[in-house]
Amino acid sequence: MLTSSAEAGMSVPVRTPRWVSPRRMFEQKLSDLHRCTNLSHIKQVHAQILKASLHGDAHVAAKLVAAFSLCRHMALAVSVFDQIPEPTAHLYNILIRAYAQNSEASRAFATFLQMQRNGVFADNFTYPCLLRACCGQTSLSLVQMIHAHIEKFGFWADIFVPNSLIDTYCKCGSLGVRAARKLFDSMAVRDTVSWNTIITGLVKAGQLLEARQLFDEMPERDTISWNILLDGYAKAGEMNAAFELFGEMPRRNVVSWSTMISGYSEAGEMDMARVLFDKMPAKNLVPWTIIISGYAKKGMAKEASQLYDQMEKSGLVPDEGTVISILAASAESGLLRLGMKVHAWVERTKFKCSTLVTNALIDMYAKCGRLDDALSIFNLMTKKDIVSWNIMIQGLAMHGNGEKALHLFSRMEEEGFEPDGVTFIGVLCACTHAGLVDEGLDYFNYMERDFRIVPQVEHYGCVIDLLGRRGRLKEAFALVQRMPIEPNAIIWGTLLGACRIHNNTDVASEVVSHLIKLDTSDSGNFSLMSNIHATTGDWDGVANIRREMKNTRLQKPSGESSVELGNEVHKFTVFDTSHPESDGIYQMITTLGLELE
DNA sequence: CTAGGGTTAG
Repeated sequence: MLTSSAEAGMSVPVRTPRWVSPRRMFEQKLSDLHRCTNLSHIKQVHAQILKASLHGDAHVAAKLVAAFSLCRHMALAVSVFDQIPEPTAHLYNILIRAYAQNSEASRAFATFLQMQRNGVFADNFTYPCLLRACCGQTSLSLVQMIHAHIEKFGFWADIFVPNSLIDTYCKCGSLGVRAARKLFDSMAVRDTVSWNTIITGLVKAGQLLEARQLFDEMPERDTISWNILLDGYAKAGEMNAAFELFGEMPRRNVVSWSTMISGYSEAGEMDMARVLFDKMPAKNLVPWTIIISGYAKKGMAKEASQLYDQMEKSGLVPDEGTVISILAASAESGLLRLGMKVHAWVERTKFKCSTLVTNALIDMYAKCGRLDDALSIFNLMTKKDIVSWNIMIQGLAMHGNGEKALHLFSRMEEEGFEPDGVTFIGVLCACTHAGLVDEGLDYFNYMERDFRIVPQVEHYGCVIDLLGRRGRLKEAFALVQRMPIEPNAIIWGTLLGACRIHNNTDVASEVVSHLIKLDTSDSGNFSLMSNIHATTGDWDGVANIRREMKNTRLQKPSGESSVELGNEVHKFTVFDTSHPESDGIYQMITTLGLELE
């Protein structure tokens, strides 16, 4: 796994010498150690280092710390670090970066402080390492503190320092992006990366116009610059602008093509996505993944499945990203067959041990209604994480097994897993399905009191649904009014749905007045209201709503159900008579209904 | 330090 630098660098092939001095061989091993991901090999080299009494050497220690960190073995990394009585700035930097990479931000900062206490001066490498640790959280004040530090000691000469500062600022919300722009404007020297980094920040913050302005001002654009803006337009659904930019690009690479295909797929324009896919010169796994997932999300099982086979035939081997993406897409539209095909392949590879892949499999089976399969994979899984539990709880809850879901929740606690905000969405959903209103309210209170999870708007939505479905509309309405977060259209819509079930026009009209204030474009709410008026015989009300829908040019798309038969997904709506054998189908439904009675 | 696909969420 470790290749010598001689092999890699020489243009003339060298015959392997008959004898290499052990010292020379050892040096070669050390020089590549920080890139090694094989833990047992590192341990072996570590033993050799101890034998050669090199464990006090700061340079050797730095290599080892980096290697152990790459294998996520921080305890070993720290034990090596602690062997060095007076660590150099370089060694401190390596340890800070190691903590940052293993998402232990507070330890990274503790190491930085320790470095200062020991009188070791930070250098230009220290700050990019430290800034990497900030990425997990979006603490603007922390980044400002580091900024002040850099200002004080002046490390601007190394362009890496301001560039990482811009990048980290951009990850701290909209205020951070403003700070990043200010810093960028004040820079005397900028390179392409500086420009690309600030433009990325603006694009991610949705400031497309400002991003475009800077892009136009850029002295030299590389392919990355073009791709950043292209992605901005694609993610915003502005495919016409993206297409125009794509046409103007002096050079395009796999990323440019993939970005376009992804944009068209997201926009539901699979034909356009396919045209570009067929046209693109050299494809790697990413465009294949995008196009297959795109078809799968749209329920186009035949196309997705055919392309999946073609991808394998072309000699490409799916990676973790491909597998997860296709499974998620299959879950979304219930493509059990495609999901099972991917599963069969996973079983033959190392991915069957991957937590991420297994989670995606469980979710796929659960969403396709195969709860038994989901459960058996879940129960056999050795490396469960919080997401595994959340998926399984949610899966059971959504399919009407509220009690089972709650039982799983208590098992989760017994096995020592700390629930998070998503867990409680599943739990509250389970209570709704099991009709356990008061238990649901208990869980809702308990999540903040015992787990310090502050309820988000989604949690309020669940509780309002819980109360509303049971007809406790007054309580639900009161909760909306006293919730600390601004109720959004989903909250009001949930409440309106409950009014519809219980034909409560009084609360409903109150809700509608709030909905209109929010100026939502969700046509579903209007048709809900019109249904309420219709059932209470208020035909004037119905007419008013219909008129309002017409005025705002809202059309309610009817809800579709789908069923997978053979290799096709069949979609149908309520009172659908489009099928050639529609009469026979309805006859059968009636017969089945009678049988059930 | 910068670009494309990636598990849970009414």
